Amino acid sequence: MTDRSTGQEDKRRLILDAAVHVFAQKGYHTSRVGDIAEEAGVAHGLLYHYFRSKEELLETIFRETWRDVLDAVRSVEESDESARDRLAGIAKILLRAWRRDPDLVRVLVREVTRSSHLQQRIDEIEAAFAGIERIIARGQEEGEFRSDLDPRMASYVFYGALEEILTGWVLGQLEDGVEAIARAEETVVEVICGGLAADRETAKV
Amino acid sequence: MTDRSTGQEDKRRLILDAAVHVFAQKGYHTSRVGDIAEEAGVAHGLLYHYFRSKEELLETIFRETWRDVLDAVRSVEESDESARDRLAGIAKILLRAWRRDPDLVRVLVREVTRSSHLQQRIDEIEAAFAGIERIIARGQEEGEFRSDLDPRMASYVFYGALEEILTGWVLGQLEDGVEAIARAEETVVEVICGGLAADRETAKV
Amino acid sequence: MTDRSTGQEDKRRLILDAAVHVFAQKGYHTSRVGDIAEEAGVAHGLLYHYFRSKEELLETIFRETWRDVLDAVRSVEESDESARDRLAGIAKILLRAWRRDPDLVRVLVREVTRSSHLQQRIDEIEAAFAGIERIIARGQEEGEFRSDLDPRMASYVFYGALEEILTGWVLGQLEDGVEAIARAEETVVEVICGGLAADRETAKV
Amino acid sequence: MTDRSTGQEDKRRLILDAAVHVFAQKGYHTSRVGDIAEEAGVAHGLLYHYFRSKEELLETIFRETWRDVLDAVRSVEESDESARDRLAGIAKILLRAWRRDPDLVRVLVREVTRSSHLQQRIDEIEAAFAGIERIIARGQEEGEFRSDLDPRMASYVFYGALEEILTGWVLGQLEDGVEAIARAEETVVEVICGGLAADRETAKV
DNA sequence: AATGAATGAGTTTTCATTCAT
DNA sequence: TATGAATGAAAACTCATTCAT
Repeated sequence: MTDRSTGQEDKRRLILDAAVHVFAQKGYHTSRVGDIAEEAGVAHGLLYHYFRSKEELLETIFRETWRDVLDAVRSVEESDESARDRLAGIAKILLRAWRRDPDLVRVLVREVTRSSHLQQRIDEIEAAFAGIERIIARGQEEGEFRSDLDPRMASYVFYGALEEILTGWVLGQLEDGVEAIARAEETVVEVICGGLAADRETAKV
Repeated sequence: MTDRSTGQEDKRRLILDAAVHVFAQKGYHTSRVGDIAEEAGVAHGLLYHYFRSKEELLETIFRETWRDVLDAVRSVEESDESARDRLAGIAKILLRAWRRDPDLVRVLVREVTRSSHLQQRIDEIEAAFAGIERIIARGQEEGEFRSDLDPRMASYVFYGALEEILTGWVLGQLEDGVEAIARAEETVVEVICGGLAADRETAKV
Repeated sequence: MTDRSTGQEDKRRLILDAAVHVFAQKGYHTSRVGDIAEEAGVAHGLLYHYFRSKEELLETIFRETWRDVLDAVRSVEESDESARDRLAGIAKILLRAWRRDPDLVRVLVREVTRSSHLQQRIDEIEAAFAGIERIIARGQEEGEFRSDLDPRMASYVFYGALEEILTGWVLGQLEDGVEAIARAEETVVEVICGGLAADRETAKV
Repeated sequence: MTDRSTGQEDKRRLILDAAVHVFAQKGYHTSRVGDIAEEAGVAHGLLYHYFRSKEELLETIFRETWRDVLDAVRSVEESDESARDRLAGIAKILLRAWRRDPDLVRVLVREVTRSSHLQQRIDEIEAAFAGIERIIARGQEEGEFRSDLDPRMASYVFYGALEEILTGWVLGQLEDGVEAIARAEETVVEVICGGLAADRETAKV
């Protein structure tokens, strides 16, 4: 994800970072535009110089973040790895974001459903899902994954597992820390890839 | 979940149903008390006769519904089945609720599970998670599930998979319908339970 | 015109009267909604209970007033008088409004053009114009007025004369007072009806 | 009126023309400084290099234009014509200006003549009225016009007739076009001068 | 129990104007 | 001259909640 920590960049970035911070603390609806401006150290009017509205601010955060996620997913997709390693790579990207930028993850997790009631979920999110689905489908074609399961449904299972763990961290319900993150990665990959593995197929019968 | 369809109930029920409907369409924050009253066909003042505030309305919906979910989870837990069948039972309960009352599921998924304003909510959700966790842990103890994975983490994987599929339906991005629901149940159970199965354990090494 | 002075009527009337007063002092754009509420002695929120917006307030003032004017024009139209007396009657109605309710005339005169840039001038105004035009046309048919002039254009000349005199009073440029009002009536009727009189027709050649 | 069409002029002229255009479309209060700058193709900051404020812009338009009107009225006043021809000359000037520069007339009629914020404006408009009044008074002295009517009041009748017709064109409610303009001139002159004519005087009695 | 008029705190947004570059 | 980023006062409007009836 884009580096959001320097604060030396332009005002637009400053405002965006402030918004992430404020939204993370109070939630989108409870945050006031003035809070964001104050956090950014600018007059609130300036905010409207860069963004059309408070809502566009949230949308921009979503879009920019998911663009980065999408890029990461794509580079994983293009790598020369097994399907399992590819999914592991994606799990790593998403779960480690929590360490890198908790506020951002907080906003993303708490407001996902918010952002999507106007937008049918942002295009970028859809594209990332499609990438996961492709990885699974290719794993099936190449015999690594069992092919009797719907790859689209499976991509929801995989992504849902990751998001729920992030949510657990955000809400403070799931143990946090470097070690826990590693364990989360392992669990997700073991469970999902284990369940998807080709030698499972017969087990079903 | 509680029957909400007879129309014979009192005004309180009427208001509660209207709230579910309105929250489902517009989200909690964007819904106005007046909308709910209009939907219920009563004056908005009456709402304050039965509920202390708009928030109490959401809380009530959550509590009444979640109690049903909890009951269902518990009855599954107490049943005399394999761990796999128990998880399948829970998946069935949650996914089929979608058909029965999409609005209610929408509100639960979009508003309640994510947002953290009320600590109490979190506690009750925790109880459901704990039930799932116990089922998994018992599966491990009884040798049905591999025991090298964290059951708590695994319960998040399982619940997250279900919730993401519900979200896909809520947002209209995942194919809907009776057959798709069956496929969803199968996929979740196959993947998660397959990945959790005891014979996976060695595969890891 | 509707009696606006009792203040014992409903709140809606109270707000409308306050709006006339405030708009008359400061002009529509310069008046704040809060001023109107304060003048009416109600919370500003109540204003939005009765009117959709500040603009609707102005529009209502226009519409209600012109409805009254229209009624007056119609009763003149139906009277059994000469065309000249009918026009004199209309002049009397409009010019004496200045004495009866200066604030209302002030608002009407100062904001006419304002009100009409969204609305193509309110329907009621158009109808009143049409009434004047019909009176002139009938005067032509019955031989009282020369028939070589466009009655529509003539109605604009007549109404414009009246409005300009009202404007002169509003802006304080034209001598005011009971006697001046009588003089104004006389001048308008003498000039316009004199110019429209049938024996003028030949004079033109 | 000043030529506003060459496009060779300086930025100041450009801004002034843009302001006339924008004020004509949206009205003074509803026009934003940014709109004017955009229409002129300059940064909005530049506007403050040439004018102290948005209001000064309107004032400048008014003053520059009205000076032309005043000059025209004066040259008519000094001409060696009958009073009737003089009034016809003034009607011609004002009504034909509409064809030459509708936007400018629109602004003059809609914004300037009515609203009273600037006392100075009123004074200058007064001068034009005074010119018309003098023409009428002289017509009375020289026996061309009946002398029993108040020349000041009559000047309002005359000017009001012209302004109302302009307004009718501005609002698109009165038929427009070269021929209609000629008809308007004729109607105004015939009616007003006919009504003012000396041989009317006895008719009154 | 039921209504809906009344309240007023709270918030987003607009936009004229300034000023560093 | 020219730009457009930056400011912040100002205002309309919303809506949860209260309460007289």
